[in-house]
Amino acid sequence: MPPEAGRGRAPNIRDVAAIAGVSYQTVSRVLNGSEKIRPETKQRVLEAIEESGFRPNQAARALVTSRSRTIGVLSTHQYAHYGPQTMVHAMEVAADLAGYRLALVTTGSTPETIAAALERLVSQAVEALIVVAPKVSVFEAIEDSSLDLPLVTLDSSIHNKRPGRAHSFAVDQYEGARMATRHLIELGHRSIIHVAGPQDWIEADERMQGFLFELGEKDLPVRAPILGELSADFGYRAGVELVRRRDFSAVFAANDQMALGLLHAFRDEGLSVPHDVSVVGFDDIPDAAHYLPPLTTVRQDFAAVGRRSVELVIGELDQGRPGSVEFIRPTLMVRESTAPPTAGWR
Amino acid sequence: MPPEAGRGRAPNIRDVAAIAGVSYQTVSRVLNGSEKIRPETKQRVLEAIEESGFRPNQAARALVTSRSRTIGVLSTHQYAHYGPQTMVHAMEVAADLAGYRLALVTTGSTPETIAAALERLVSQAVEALIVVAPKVSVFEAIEDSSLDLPLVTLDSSIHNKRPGRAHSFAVDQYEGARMATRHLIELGHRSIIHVAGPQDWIEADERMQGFLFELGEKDLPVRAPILGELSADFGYRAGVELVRRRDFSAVFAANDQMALGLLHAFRDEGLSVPHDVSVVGFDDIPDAAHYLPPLTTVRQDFAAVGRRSVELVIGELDQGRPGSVEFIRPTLMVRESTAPPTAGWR
DNA sequence: AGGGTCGATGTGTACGTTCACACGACGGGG
DNA sequence: CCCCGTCGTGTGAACGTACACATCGACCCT
Repeated sequence: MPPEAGRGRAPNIRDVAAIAGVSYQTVSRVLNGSEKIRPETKQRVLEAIEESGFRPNQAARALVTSRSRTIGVLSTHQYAHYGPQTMVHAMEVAADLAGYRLALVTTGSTPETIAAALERLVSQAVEALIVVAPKVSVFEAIEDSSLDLPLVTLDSSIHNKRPGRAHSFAVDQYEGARMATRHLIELGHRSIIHVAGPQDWIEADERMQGFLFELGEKDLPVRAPILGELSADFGYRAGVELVRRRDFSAVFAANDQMALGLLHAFRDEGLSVPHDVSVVGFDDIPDAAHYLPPLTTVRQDFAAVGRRSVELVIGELDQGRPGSVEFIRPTLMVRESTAPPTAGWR
Repeated sequence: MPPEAGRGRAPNIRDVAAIAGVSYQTVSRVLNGSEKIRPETKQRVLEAIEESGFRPNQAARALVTSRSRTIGVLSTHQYAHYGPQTMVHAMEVAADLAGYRLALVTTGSTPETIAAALERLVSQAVEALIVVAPKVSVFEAIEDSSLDLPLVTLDSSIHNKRPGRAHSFAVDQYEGARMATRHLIELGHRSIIHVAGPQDWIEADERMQGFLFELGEKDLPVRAPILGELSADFGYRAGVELVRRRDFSAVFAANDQMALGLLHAFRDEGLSVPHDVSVVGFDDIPDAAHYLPPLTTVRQDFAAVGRRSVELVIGELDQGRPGSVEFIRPTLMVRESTAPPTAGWR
């Protein structure tokens, strides 16, 4: 016997009030956890809610409070799915805990699609915006749109500028890249190539900056990074190209997928990893431990980023305080794709 | 000069009407594309909308129409991220085109988390529900919750029952599994093992059924499938275990990640793929082409599933007709992880 | 005993939109 | 020439909730 078997219309606050024998305002107070209410009255109302199968109407609530309790999440549609999905899941859980909802919108990279995505978000009246895997083009679009919302971008930008009141928060990509590079240097590598992600992607740029800094610090020769997509396909093409040059003993890839492509290319070209070449990735997606050879990579805690980004946003929304912004340290996962360089390769 | 520089309050339909010199109802008509309206009036209203920076208030609209124009998407949080994410992206685009929004909710596998996820969905007043990567436990929870919505589950179930009015739609997993199995048989394999996904996951079960059917049809010996998670980690453990038995010449894994783990295990145990063992996966995630060796697998068009699932739902919502339900055929991608069996292995 | 305070509950109104209906003008048919 | 249908537009409600304020009783203090 489903309780909702009343009429065609869903029960509202007044129906509940009638059952409990109170006014609708009292019901409203119970719903919003008001202090000034007698325990027994509250109990009676709660029973009436239960009995009627009442659910607060979000639309009416949003209308009268002019608050949607919705956080917009703008995610760029990319090859790397693990990170974003993990973050979004964590966000959703955290948001729900605080009584918020998520409006997830994915976008391409062109200004038009970004603008369209932004438009979709505003039309849903989001109260804040979290940008996952942000690109500079996204920032530009946001600035153009002149929308004024609490904004958190999930990147660890130190070197990139962003719209005024935006916070950025993430795993420290710069530091992660330095850890990866340092690891290779400590193994004895002197000629290290970076296969980088698209430079309009802020995280990718951070990784490259970290790589370059560490090289500079150790006075090692800097070769121009190869720029491309964060995909295994591109990693493969880059790897084939690299083998022709033979002027390196290690490669630091901007993510694990690229590293996978490199492993593939190196095997195809008859090179052994890590004997002939060392390879380091970034992200530590669950598959990376099973690449051949298992990949040395930089682990980032995506779930923590997702969770805390929502806390940041809600802190600003509910208490006006932005909350503390402290980048999360990544961890280097040393596996079997890195080893000291051998002679014959410089 | 942003047009919204009016007051603290956002412009509403009446403000627009005042500017255009018409009544608010006329504005409403323009917004909803009514026929009975003079072109020049319409033009005037449109200019007023532009000038004021007016945006329709969704909450008010939802309140009065009692339609949220929101489609709930229930996704189980899994290891395999590529498929769901690709589908969700396609859904979002398709939904937007039809003027709908998505409410994405991810859930674990326990009855409690599923119930909680369902609760989140109802509280958002979704008009329909699409279940991504459904498990039987999800169906049970849906039935228990006695919610009455257009329901589409993204699986190709032939052998599983589901709640009354649900439609299911997907790539044909059964057929895909048969294709994979047939491929191995045609190569000459007689002893094939299936490393299956969790059986409460309907897609995984479909794959197993297809595998078993094909074996039965060819009168080949059936070994008990290994059941586990759809992860590389589990694939690895299963692979190590399998090598001890040595009673097979080919393995059909329930997804690509599992296949990756198998490749890893086989290499660790000194077996060569495909020389000693053939391996087939399922999904054709972008990385699969770069496994070592590149993986023979079954490709499914996730984006098409996402797109058409939304069309199905909206068809039912807008026109009352469910739309046609026809499974999408998968494609076998033959790469380098499969070859005829060699002697020494039965 | 009376006034003031506070705690608990009720009444009016507003939020922004759509729906049902009313209204005036215009044209055609008898 | 009048009536009536139709086209274009306007007026009054209603959706379900929260906020501001009003009310009412009880209790305390003097």
